[in-house]
Amino acid sequence: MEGTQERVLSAVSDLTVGRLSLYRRVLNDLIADDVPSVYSHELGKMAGVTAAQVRRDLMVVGYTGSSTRGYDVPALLESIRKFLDAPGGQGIALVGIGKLGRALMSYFAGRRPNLRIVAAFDVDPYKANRVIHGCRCYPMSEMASVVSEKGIRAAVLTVPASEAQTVADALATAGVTGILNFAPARLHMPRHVYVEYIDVTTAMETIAYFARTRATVHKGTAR
Amino acid sequence: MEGTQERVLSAVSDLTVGRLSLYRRVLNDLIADDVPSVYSHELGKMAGVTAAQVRRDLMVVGYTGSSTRGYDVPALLESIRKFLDAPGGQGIALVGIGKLGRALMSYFAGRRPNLRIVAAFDVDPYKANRVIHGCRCYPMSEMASVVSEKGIRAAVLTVPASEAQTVADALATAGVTGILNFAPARLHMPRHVYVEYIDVTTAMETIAYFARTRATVHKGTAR
DNA sequence: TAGATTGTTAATCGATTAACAATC
DNA sequence: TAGATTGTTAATCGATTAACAATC
Repeated sequence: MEGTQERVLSAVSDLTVGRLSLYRRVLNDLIADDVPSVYSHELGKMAGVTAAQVRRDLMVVGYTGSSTRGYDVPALLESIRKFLDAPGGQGIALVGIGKLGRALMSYFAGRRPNLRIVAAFDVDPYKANRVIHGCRCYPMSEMASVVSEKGIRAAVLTVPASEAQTVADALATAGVTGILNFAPARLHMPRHVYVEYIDVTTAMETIAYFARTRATVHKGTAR
Repeated sequence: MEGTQERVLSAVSDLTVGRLSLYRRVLNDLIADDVPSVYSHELGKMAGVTAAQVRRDLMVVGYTGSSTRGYDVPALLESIRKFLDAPGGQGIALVGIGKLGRALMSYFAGRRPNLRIVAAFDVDPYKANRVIHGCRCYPMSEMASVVSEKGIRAAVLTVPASEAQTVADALATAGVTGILNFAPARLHMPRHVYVEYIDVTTAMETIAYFARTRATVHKGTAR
């Protein structure tokens, strides 16, 4: 359940976009093993998705498979890349340089350009004007100018819940249209801003709940 | 899309459990402000959910509101607590003491007992036998015995994707029935093990995609 | 060809929302 | 009482899956 989403206006569902991202990683593993082509049911098995779902999702990227050989791995990867990635690469901002923020900066350091965190912000002026994991840090006061200069469209929020709405409003004003919110707070945003939530506390409580109830109620009854 | 879920066998949906966790935090804010009661539409507004959804979700915890005063905040909180939390508190294991793992240990240190990370594991023996943020670390070889001794039912996976399946299998064998998987890999688990996924890379790619397409396609057309 | 897979539509499934009698 | 809200059912909505003609 983690990761609840806002309603999508576009014709392409957020779920499809997410699965395309997943397929891409599976396909990258295949290409590393020199696998030339895959069938929808093979790709589906690796991604934990039905074959019909895979075929449906792949239709949106406009790549057509063959009924004899399935999907050509390198060509499909290129189609997904064209569909998902911004042409010149897309920088992402991170707001809130706490422990989680730093962990994310470390994780995404040196990744491909469309997922690079290119600027980080924090209210604490002591954290500004430093470089963490190759990423320049700025005080909150420079957010509007930096976001605008670097053409940043997407941002990750790792601030306390109490700050989330204020920061999100400032980001939207600065031109950000996609937000990944780790703060445990719902954001009220204009319709054109896409918001995705990752709520770790909720996810933890959910697995704890089902771990407990499944273990007692469904012990041995799974079919 | 972040956070894809396994099919749930239980009558209570994972989405409902997740929202109950969210309502609880909203209600805690209300109780801090000495608000005695709320209506479903008020709670819904704060949680980003419709009033009908709130009423439906609250039915499952067995607490009945009043048509004149709505829901009594302390009593409802107690009902949710009874429903969500394990009676004696529930320890959670964490596997993979990397940057993300450490950030999570820090975040959940000193929380209430049902969300406490009580044991951490890593393949690196150098990381074992230490205490990080109040949590004892063990080598992977002791996982089965520690999980069994502490009665751990739920676990968080912050290992590399290549290790995820092996570790998950070991956890399931040790008695874990709920897993929160941060590794970008689908897990094939027996039916009685509940798995929830948080895939940060997929979430980032999704917000990047919609940030780009919304900004161009829907500029000013949102209604 | 025969056989398996693709693209795509129709049927299914499950969750959300609307609606309303009962309640205070 | 009149009016608003609750608990709960029926209608809606959207995503997934099943099915199958077309294809190689």
